Amino acid sequence: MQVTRASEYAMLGLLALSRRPAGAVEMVDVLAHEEGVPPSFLGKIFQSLSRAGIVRSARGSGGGFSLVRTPAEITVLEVIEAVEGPIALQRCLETDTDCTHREGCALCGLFSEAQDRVKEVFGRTSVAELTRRHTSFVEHQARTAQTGPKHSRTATGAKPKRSKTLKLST
Amino acid sequence: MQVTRASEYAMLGLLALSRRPAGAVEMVDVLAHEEGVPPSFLGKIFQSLSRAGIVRSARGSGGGFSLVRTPAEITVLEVIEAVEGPIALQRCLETDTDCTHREGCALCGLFSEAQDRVKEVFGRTSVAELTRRHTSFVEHQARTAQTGPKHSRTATGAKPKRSKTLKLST
DNA sequence: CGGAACAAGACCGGTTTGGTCTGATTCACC
DNA sequence: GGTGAATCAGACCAAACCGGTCTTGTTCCG
Repeated sequence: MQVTRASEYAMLGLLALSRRPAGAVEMVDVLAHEEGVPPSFLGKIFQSLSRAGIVRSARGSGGGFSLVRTPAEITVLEVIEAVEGPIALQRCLETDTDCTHREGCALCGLFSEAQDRVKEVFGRTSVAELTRRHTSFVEHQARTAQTGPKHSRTATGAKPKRSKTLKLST
Repeated sequence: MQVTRASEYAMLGLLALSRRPAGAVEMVDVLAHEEGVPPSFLGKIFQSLSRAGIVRSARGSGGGFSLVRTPAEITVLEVIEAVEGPIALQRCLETDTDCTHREGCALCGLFSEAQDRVKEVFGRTSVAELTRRHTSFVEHQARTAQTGPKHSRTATGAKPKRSKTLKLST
């Protein structure tokens, strides 16, 4: 009952890409650093997005990823489904009807309703819409740093998170 | 992004229990067979429900499980949370704020909305409500068998399912 | 043409899921 | 009351999935 981290990272990566001029190519390491997610992992995730036709990849030096469509034309639902496969709250609700209970089962109906709700929410929200009210990870960090560490929780909370990503020495 | 099988089985078990007179004690094997779920597994699941105060357990011969409240007073949401723990579509939304993105993150808001939707659906549905439109597993089987195998899909589909539960010889 | 830069995807450890099996506990019956 | 069958309780286990890294193979630049 969780949206996987992969989907979350995918969204963050797309958000970072959306901040650039339309069709701009950016390499995955930069995007990853901008949103504070593991670079290699984001790379793998973007492969799925590439296969789904949401982004285009360019190899070789000077390469990277770019948006195929405009942010307004990309829906959160399709990003999640590109990464995790079709949303199915239950086996009953997957493509082939592999349900033990069939017609008489009240649960399938209920789960179906809940599933429709979540799909509705994700389906009507576009990446563009999120961009409007999203502050990138680094931006947020810089802002809280210069505003002065009023809430020590926020300031101290940010540091250990980054270290996890940056892989401390060894 | 799935409701676990444990929650599904829990609901089915409660549905079976609801079919009996209020407060009746029934043993887990009977309930399990009635809905076609693995008996031992259902036993384990009902322990959680017991700890959550949804059912009461009685040990020893003549023992079993019984409902503490009426089916109308038990909500699907609370059953799921008893089995899986609090519903949280994302880490951000768990009790302690372990979110990498904090205030500036647009995703948290979106996920929160989706989560509220699904909680609303599960929260307003009671076990009693489901009982009304639910046919038990064995009932359904008997019905499709005597009505005649018109849709061969349904008829043939049902058989292999049961064998899985009944554990064929060996 | 050599090599740096990059995506692609094989790989891997840890956690969760789904489930079984033994054993502790209770009650019925003698 | 003692004995034993019946029943829950919880330890245990295999397989799948999640989150992430590392090597490998392409591609492009100089």
